[in-house]
Amino acid sequence: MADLRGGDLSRLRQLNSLTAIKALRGAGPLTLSALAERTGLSRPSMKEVADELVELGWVEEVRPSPGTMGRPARRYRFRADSGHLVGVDIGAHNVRAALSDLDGEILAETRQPVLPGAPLDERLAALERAISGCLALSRTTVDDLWTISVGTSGVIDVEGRVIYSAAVPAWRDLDLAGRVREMFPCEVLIENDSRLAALAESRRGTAKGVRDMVFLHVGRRMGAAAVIGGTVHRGFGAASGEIVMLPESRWFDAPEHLNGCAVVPEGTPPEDAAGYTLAAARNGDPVALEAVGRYVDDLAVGTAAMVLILDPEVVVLGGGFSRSADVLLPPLRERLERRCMRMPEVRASTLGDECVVVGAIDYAVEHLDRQLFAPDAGPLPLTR
Amino acid sequence: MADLRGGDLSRLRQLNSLTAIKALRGAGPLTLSALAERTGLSRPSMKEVADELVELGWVEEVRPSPGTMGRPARRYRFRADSGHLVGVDIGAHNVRAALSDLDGEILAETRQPVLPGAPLDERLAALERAISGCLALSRTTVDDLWTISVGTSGVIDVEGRVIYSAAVPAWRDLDLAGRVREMFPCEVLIENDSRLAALAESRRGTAKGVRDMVFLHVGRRMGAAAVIGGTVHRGFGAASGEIVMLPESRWFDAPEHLNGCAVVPEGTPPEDAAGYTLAAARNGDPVALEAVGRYVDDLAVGTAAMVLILDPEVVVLGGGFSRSADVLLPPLRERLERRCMRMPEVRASTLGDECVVVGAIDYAVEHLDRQLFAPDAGPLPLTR
DNA sequence: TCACTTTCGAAGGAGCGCTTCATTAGTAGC
DNA sequence: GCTACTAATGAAGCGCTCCTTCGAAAGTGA
Repeated sequence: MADLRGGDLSRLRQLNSLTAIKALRGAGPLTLSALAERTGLSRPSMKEVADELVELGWVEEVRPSPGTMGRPARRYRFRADSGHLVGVDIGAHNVRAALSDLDGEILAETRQPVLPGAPLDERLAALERAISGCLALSRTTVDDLWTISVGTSGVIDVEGRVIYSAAVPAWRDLDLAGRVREMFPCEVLIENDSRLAALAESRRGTAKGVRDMVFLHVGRRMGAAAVIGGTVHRGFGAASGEIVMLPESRWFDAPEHLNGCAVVPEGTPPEDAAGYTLAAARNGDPVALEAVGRYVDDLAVGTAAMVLILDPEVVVLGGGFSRSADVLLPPLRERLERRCMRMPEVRASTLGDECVVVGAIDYAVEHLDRQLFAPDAGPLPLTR
Repeated sequence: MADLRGGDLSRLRQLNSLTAIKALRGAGPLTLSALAERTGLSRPSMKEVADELVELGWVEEVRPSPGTMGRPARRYRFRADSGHLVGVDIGAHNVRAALSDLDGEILAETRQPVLPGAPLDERLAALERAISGCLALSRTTVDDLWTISVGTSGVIDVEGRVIYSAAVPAWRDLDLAGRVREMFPCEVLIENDSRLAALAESRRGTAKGVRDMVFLHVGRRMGAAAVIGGTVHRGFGAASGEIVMLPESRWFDAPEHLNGCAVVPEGTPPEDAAGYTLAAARNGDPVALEAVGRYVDDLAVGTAAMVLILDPEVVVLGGGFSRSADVLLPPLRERLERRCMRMPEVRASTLGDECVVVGAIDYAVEHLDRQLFAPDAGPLPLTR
């Protein structure tokens, strides 16, 4: 109800420009005629719109494709390279960064290891190195950076301030967005990492195109997120998906079934313990299988709660343990069948470790789209 | 990405017509100048748009308001009476119906009692009587009916077929939408009653304007629904909100704490039992208070699950027991404080028994709006 | 080289919204 | 009852955006 802006003639042109951009982003280079047909505009009008878009730097003409009948047609493509986006994943052991064009196509990736207990400044320094590395790898300058999108665990408010972080307690009350903006003068977005992973899976992962899905982050720490109606759900205070905090969900201690299993060799560091159990279970070890069974019993409770509340089309299993999806999925499906009203599809993540970085980039792309295609957006800006 | 329709000149006119309708629906009668200012159009253009809307029957001119300076201004109003909507609530004991104008303003209401065990045809007959009664009361004919929107318990698929109904098992596999359409030849929508109640509370009830909320239906039967991003969440298979099916939520048997309390007199019919307990608790009876405590203990588990998963701004307590919200809310808040990451506001329903009927009407209004204001909608139709 | 196909570019026309300005229908003051 | 003031009205003229139509152009294939 807020968009009470009556349209000028220029508004119509703007609408048609955006439609053209959408058409070009959806398909590869298109001839003028093809563009006109897709947008429903006449050829002469389309030409005028295209000329304007070229002028503004959003679109560029590519040389005609040879070997076609008739007079060669002008072809246009969206200039995805007229700006760049960076996605960052601040994890406990690594800071990952990736640089992409405006279509979200990844052009460079870097990883900076950090110690889990590293102090704040060290972590931020790793972040700066990771991003700078991406820029260097892709020969991009900071000026071409439009948006940096950061994923980290915890609850982050709308302004990018960390409200709470279980993984990195020292981050509490940190103005993360502000700190990043000091390093790189561009737009900075901060989101919870599980939500970004969920977004990635629903955009280019195993749940591509799915509008209602639940993402489970299973690993040493549990997390969850939901894509609802095609958008990641944040919640009023950005605290959605924290089902792990509910004792009755039995999520919080669930990983202990795997960590404390008898098949784990003495002296194994805690971060590797679960891997032994899952591997043994894959080989049919009955003790490990029983531990996995107890783990999935617990996992299924919180999952069923999400499924019953949201009725998603797909549940995606992601996070560190999802490497052992072959071991986890069958028993999880079996438990869910018993509990759910309508059984969703249960699939394993296909993006693996890159999930959060990729999701961060998808989030930046989505943010850009929202700005461009918002019903009350201004005219198309120059791309510089 | 689906709206790849480039705009014609007529498209612009259509946009402006819709903007004008929105402006008129939001405020009461408006003068031409006021309309022009709100929509951002110039006065002459606005005049042309208004003339067209009058022609089509969407808008009508009302006589100028006297007592103003200067030449009296033409005033226009949205003709909410150019069509009518019906909302129906098929409950266990009653079939309620209400008739409204296109603004959702309720013009007539009826109620038809039915026995909880009544067979299918009897229930449908009551539905027909309830709707006919509304039409008679408001002197409306069937031809003026645009939409009938029906709420009932259970899971209903997109086409209006009942998948599952705990309250009325006989309805299973019934093509409810089809049956209603046979009685009244107009558009028929079917939705789950808890979802409609949630919608009503978020549109005109205690959570008016709230974009993320959770609605709890507490009564002899438990139910829940969520409004997410301003729209009621259905779920992929229309089975969202069924948290009661999860044993660990402790919802299914929760009402037994109230029904089985020692303060309930011998021989009380089961539907009245909880009322005694709640009344006694209000008077400070320690036995009743303890029963209420156990009830709220259980209620809080499923509620906390929803809150942790969705992080709503507001939780609304509705359903039969919400009449005793004064008894239930304080202990519920206290339990949630302990469990939730971010405590939502917890409020009591303000719409009471009318909740579902009103929600059904709101649903019909929303459906109409979606059709009118959809980005790929056709030109404005005649209102007949 | 010629027919054929498809696109290009220019010209003319229609629809929509904007600005401007004299006119009109009320109210307020004397 | 007359005059000044106020605010809306209605008509005229302009500019922009899109449309249709048509001859010309630039390729392919025989």
